[in-house]
Amino acid sequence: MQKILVADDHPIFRQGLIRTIESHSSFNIIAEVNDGMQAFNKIKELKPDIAILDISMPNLSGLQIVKKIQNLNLDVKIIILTMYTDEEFFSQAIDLDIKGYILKESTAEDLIVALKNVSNGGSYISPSLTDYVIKLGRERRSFIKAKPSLKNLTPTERKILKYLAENKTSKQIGDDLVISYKTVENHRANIRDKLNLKGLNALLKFAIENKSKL
Amino acid sequence: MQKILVADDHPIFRQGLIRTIESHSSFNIIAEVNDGMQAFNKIKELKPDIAILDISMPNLSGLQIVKKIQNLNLDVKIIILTMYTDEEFFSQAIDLDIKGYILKESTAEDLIVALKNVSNGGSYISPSLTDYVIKLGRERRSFIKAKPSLKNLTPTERKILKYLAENKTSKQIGDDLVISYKTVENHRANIRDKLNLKGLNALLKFAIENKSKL
DNA sequence: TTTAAAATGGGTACTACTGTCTATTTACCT
DNA sequence: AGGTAAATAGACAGTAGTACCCATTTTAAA
Repeated sequence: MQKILVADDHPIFRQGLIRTIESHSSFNIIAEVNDGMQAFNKIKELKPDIAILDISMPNLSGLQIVKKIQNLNLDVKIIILTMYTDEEFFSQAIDLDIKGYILKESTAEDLIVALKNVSNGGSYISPSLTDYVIKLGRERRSFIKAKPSLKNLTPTERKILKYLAENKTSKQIGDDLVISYKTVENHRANIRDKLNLKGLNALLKFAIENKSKL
Repeated sequence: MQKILVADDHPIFRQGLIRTIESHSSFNIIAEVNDGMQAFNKIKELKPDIAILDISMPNLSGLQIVKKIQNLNLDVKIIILTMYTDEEFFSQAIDLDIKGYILKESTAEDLIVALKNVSNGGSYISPSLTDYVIKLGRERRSFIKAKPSLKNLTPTERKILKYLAENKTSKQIGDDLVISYKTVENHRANIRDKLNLKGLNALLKFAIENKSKL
């Protein structure tokens, strides 16, 4: 009988998780929470065998929880749940040595398979993500340097990106931050270098598409 | 005893809906489907009192289903379910005279309230959307002309927008469509006019942010 | 404390988009 | 048959971002 904790800030979806999991007698839900901080506290307190964590939650994201858990050396198997097929999050999660990564579009059966695999010491990744798995493996094997990623950016560069996502001009950003527009354009150039973005407006496109992560 | 049909292509979320609804004895789920076409067929066949429809589903979107149902004059009350607080969809749904519009972030209680209101001939809209409600009311009252909307665009203009969302230049688009880059820029200007977009890259920003609707 | 990274400011040439015009050819509706 | 909307093509001036360079100062790390 595996003890399960479920953390997701969407109440109805959480009901779906519970209904799906409780229909199998080998799993017992010992806690359900709707925010990251609660999730972390309950995991410390109740020590579930498996924690199912949504990535985007108030207060503490699923991935941040994983980091904190691992710092404490708690023996909890983690299954990450997410809405979108986002390579960046996936790659970060894999680095954190999570046991499962499943999409919210998954079927009830997929979820149960994931739980069974993980409770038996295995792992499970949603089939739609296999492309990323293969890609990651290839990149690591061939010692390709860290793929361009947001985490290589400096704080100032992130700040600039946020402004860019609002389609502000370099001049406007410079005025807002009380620095020269030239400095802003230098930051833009550095960001483009780091993210390997070439050509007109590629940076703006990136900023808009990734603003939720900034 | 109200007969309910549930249509959502996310199996686990659907389980959540079912669990929530079935915990109240006044509602009976007579069908659950995971795609738009099935939803439409089942509604015709089973004539539920209330249909809960996800907006984004394969084959037929929630809003398209509503249109088809109304063409057949079927007496089914519609509750629209959606992931995001998207003014465009919301406004379209209101125009279609749906009875409820609730967000997937809603609590189980909200869903039940919505179902009760609608089954009693009332309506329900998620509290987070009240801003839109007020805005819509104001716009309609003051006879402001149709708000800038995607549906005012011609087919060619939509096609151009799709290319723009990929950050292609006017020249590249012209080459792809075998027309002059000048024509493309004219289309851009017309789109900007229709959507009331001013200033550099405002159009690109719009295209990227709305590409899922094109 | 020396070194490296980050932030600051600048120069120049080039390219793409914007705003504001005009104009012609299709295609569809009444 | 005549009118309207759409698609096509262009001129021209102005603005902003990109792709190269460069240098100085501030801050954090070794």
